Amino acid sequence: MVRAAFFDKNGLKKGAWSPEEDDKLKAYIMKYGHWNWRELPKFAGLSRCGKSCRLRWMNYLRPGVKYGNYSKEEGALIMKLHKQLGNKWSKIAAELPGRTDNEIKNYWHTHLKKRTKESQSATRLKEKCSMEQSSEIAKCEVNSKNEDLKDESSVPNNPLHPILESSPLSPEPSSNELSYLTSDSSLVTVSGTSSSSNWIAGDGLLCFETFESTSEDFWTQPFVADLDGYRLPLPEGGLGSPYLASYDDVMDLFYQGMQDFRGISSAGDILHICAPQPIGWLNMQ
DNA sequence: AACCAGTTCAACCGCTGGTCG
DNA sequence: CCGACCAGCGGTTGAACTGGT
Repeated sequence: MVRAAFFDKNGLKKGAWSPEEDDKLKAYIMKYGHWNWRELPKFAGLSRCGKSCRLRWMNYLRPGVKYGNYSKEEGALIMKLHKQLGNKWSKIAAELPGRTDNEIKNYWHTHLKKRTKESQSATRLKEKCSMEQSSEIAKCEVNSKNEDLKDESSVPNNPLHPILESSPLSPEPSSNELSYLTSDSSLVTVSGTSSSSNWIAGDGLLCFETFESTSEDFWTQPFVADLDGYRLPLPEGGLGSPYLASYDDVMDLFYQGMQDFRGISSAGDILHICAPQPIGWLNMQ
């Protein structure tokens, strides 16, 4: 699922990264760090622009990056943070160790956006239905459904309206039982007291209240400590040490450090510690 | 089996904000 | 203060994949 590699008019390679390019970039950064993204590809022996290298490193090659397999907790956290912060993907990513802004953004657009829309529709239905408690529920469903269709394209994507797609915190209806249509047109009946908040959306996605109440420790547990200030027990001579004979050695050291210090968020920072600028060091290959 | 439409996600592009001379 | 440079961010693109007909 990647763009085919090609060379642009400046002779820079674009598109999919080959394993060889990955290795070169990884090896270079593990050894010298990313002292200057613009200059880095020259020294690393890559025909790529600095931006491309940075992106590749940050999103895929950086140690500790997690791929796919989002847990329910992560999904819920992304939704919660998106609700609070809007499209501040980097800020959201900062709360999810190992996840990158790009991946979270993709995940949001492909998985969560849909769900929050459904959740929002359901919430609006709940609100509307609760206002017309005694009126026929079926009538309410049809009207709301039509309204959703109208509204769909006009939801403001604006930080001032950060809660575009989800409003699970809206007031609870006073009735004990409520039926509504989910986006897949299935009728869902929700029961609960007016003080409870344990209703569940039709597709099985837990609303935040539910998650919060059942997994409070998850929300309150502090995330990863910032890496600043933490130093791995580097051997004398830093990562350029003769004791670290190969890239694998560096990786082993890194992962050992990861075990010693759980929750590292930015391996690149570590590697910055002893990364010399390769002045006069031009021949990588 | 072939085609088509929808989905996914890696990568690109343009803009913004910070830093430095 | 101003302009140049750079890193980072967020929106968009497009090719591969997937599922339906």
